[in-house]
Amino acid sequence: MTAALSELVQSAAPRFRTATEFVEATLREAILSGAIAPGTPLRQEELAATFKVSRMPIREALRQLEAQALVDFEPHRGAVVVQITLLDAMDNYAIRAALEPQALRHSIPHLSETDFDLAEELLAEIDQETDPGRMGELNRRFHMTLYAQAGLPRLIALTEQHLATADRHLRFHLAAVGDMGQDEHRELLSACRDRDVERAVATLSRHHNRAREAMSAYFASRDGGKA
Amino acid sequence: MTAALSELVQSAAPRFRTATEFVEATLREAILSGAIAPGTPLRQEELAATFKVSRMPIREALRQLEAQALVDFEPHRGAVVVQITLLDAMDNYAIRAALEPQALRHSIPHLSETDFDLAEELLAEIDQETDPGRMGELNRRFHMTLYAQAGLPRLIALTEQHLATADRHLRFHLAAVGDMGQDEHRELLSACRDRDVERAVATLSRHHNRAREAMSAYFASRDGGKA
DNA sequence: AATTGTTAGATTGGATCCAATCGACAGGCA
DNA sequence: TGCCTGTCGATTGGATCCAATCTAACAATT
Repeated sequence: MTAALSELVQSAAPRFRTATEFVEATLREAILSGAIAPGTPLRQEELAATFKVSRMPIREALRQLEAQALVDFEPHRGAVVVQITLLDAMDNYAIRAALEPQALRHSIPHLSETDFDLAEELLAEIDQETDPGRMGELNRRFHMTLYAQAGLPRLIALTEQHLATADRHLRFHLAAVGDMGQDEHRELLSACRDRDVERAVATLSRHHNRAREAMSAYFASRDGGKA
Repeated sequence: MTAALSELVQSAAPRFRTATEFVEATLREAILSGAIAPGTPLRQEELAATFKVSRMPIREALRQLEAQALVDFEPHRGAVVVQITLLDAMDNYAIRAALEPQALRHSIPHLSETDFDLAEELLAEIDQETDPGRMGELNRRFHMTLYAQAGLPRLIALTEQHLATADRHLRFHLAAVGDMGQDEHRELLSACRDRDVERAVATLSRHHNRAREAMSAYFASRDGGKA
């Protein structure tokens, strides 16, 4: 873990106002990207060393991550990167299936040609991309582009947070997810261009359901295979 | 603020494992209940004195509240209790309108007679209650009773969090909200008893829309009256 | 052999201390 | 008069220090 984290620390050091912000953002990125595996205990002293700060900003950052459900805190036993269970995945899908259509409904009327062009471009990039991690990020940006004009900052932030968590789940359990659902992506974008809210929401729901069932099937086969 | 907060501090002191937990829970309760008004700056030294701890647990708690969007943090200027604007209220309604039906859908199949009886009892208590703060809490417990069997802990926690925030908005802007929508509450409960998911969700939506429009109209009249 | 009590080390929770930054106010200058 | 600038008090950000608690290994007893 230290190795992968160190790179992140170096690259993103000097664009934060406080050490706590720096640690929080970098650590979150590391957890979401999988650079730190689920279940890893986060030793404060160790983190302080790799970030080259004292334990205090580490502790504040860990508290924020706890509130975002990215780490578990146990008194006197420290923080651990949250595990990924089937329940977590289903929980996350239920939340996204609620939030994303809502964001989309509010956003569609305010989407501009610029937004559509950006989304189009992201789809093209996804087609060419092979690295799964990078594909996940492009996928996230495509979706968020369509939600971004909702004009409700908290709704958007929550949506982005849970989309990122979904990415993390995928990365760990379906590392070689070949199909991002590009057909559905294109139909979704087309519906948005037509300002057809109902068709867009329906397409998004199909998108979610397909992904959820794939994840569910994966867990079933895995647990069925070993238990 | 200190006066109202001091009572909370006294009453709820010794049932927490760490000081940070104690501060976080108490402070959140104080913000949500309105004991600390929106816009109030939260001086760390002052809070440390009223809680009789050092500044460190205060800071950790404030970070958690920041992640829950209950306080704003500005580097070197400290934490402030978030304001309540029309945008915040609409944002919150959009989130609840997304999350609560989802929670209800998952919960209805698993609700038991005990749950229905509890909900019924809460409705009766609401009828007799006159204190607006207490009414808000009963309302919250009624709704959460119906969502509680969803079996998705994160979805439930998010829902509760935003329901509590909605309560806070109401308390500040519609202090004398006489009508909690008991008719809709009863219809909602009835639909749940019948396991009629679609009717329950439709009723809940009406409930949300009515409340959202009341809040919206309030802001319109207030800002129209003064601006 | 298994279970329980004990003790040492590691690690966290909390307190205290110092440095950096912000805001207000006073005084100089055009 | 109005604006800029520099200093000072207040307050936060971060570091270091101490106390409380947990874990694990080992010893003693049954």
